[in-house]
Amino acid sequence: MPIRFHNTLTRRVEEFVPAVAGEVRMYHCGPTVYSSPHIGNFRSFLLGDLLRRYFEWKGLRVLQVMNLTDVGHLLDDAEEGEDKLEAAAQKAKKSAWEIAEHYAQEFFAALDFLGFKPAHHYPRATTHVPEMIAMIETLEDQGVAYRVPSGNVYFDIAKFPAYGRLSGNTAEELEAGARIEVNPEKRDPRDFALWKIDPRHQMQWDAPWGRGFPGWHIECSAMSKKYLGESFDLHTGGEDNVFPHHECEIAQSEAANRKPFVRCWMHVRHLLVDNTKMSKRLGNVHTIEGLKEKGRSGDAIRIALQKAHYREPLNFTLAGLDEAEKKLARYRDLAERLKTDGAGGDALTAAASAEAETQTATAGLALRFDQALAEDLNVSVAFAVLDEAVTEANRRAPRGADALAWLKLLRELWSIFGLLEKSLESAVLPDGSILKLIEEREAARKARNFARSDEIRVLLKQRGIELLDGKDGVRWRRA
RNA sequence: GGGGGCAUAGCCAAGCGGUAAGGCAACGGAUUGCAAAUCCGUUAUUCCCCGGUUCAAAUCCGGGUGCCCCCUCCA
Repeated sequence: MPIRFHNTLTRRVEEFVPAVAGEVRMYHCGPTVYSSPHIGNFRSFLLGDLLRRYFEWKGLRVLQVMNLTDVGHLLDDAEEGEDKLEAAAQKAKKSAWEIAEHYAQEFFAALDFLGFKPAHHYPRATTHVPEMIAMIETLEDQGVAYRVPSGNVYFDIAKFPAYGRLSGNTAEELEAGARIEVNPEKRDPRDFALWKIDPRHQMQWDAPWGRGFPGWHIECSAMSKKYLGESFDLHTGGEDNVFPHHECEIAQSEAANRKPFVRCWMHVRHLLVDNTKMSKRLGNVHTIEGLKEKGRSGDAIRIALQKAHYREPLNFTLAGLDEAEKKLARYRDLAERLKTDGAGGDALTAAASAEAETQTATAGLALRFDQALAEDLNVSVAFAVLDEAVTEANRRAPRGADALAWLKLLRELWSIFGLLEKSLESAVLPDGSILKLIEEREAARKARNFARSDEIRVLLKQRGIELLDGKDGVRWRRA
């Protein structure tokens, strides 16, 4: 079935057709590493992870790149304003380099905690300055960049008529806004910096225009070209990136390469927390590390951040996270039951010998799940199908090969959302003393000695083991 | 000030012209030594408000109201 995505470029949902059949090349705007990554960042990054998992499930080969912005950038093109990375460095009495490295590590730790499939490349701006310089030189050769006496180099908007196509920010509209600082260096207020000279900066590189540092936008143009080529299929980021960042990337890349840049642009709506915008002032900025310390699971965070469509508002709350934990417990219980009832067989092979009715039912659910995601990633419907599959598997209480067939389906669907990947594998058996207590309790129950039986239940609960009595004997799980 | 988006049950959230998915919570029932899990059922005459188009509107159009995003190197 065709996959359809909303393309910011056309403002429509349209069929997604990769340049090379069976292969997807995509680039995600990653974090600026000057502070702890928060859940808002990860709503955006999770779109990339979902795309990756969905494409691979569909049998497409994926090449995935996410950049790390670790170069400081001035807040505006005038001489005022603070550089966030350098400001953070000053505050922490560390160098900008140390700050960037510190937060880069925190970012990778968060990716790991949330169970991201690692992208194939995580290029950093600081290690790709030569590529950026080369691209700026090309832009100069093409006559679309100009240098001013201060040494700064700007992109010449007048030479790229398509500027504004992505964001809809035409010259007239920007002027109407009247919020553009007049920078006398520039030929047009919309011109943006490619290379900047500012001796106050800690991070400096030698370049044909003098020792300085690159403009913000050029890094993504240079790095995507290096790892994905001059044209590629998908580019994602937060909605705030549409303008000016992505608008400028298109201008640079297409002007330098003389080729169409990206086929499809996807932008993620900003996350709300407690129904309002996240801000340090309100104290509602949740970092992944902070949630981890509070004992929240990566899987629950994944559900909370992926349960609404990426272009719709999504409200994050701690109560929502509780709800997600319950959903996970339900999933996990079912998986354990299916594993037990599948009698330890190999799900992948045994599922094939399940009854015809099971095959039909599971295939039907998988198809509906696929159809939901194929229509611009309708995750709400996908989750509805998944929950229906869970109810169905509970209701049927399948055995043997049928149990394994259901388990196989559920694992597939869970894995698209990146759920239950680690926890299902790492179910460690309780130690001997616990097993002995469980046996003793079984004996007591047979003898209808419920006093002792309940005593053992409490005892084990204190050791973190919860017992579940069922028709076919006792099961346990970590409480 | 200019541009864009969203408003659906107590909460989260699909549907986008044909008569309101799913989840959480709540309540009733089945099962159960206890506990948990699980299953079944009930819960929006109605989709922010006011007009309009249509045989038919939560869905389209106009006007309000509220919130969000961009125009500030914040995902």
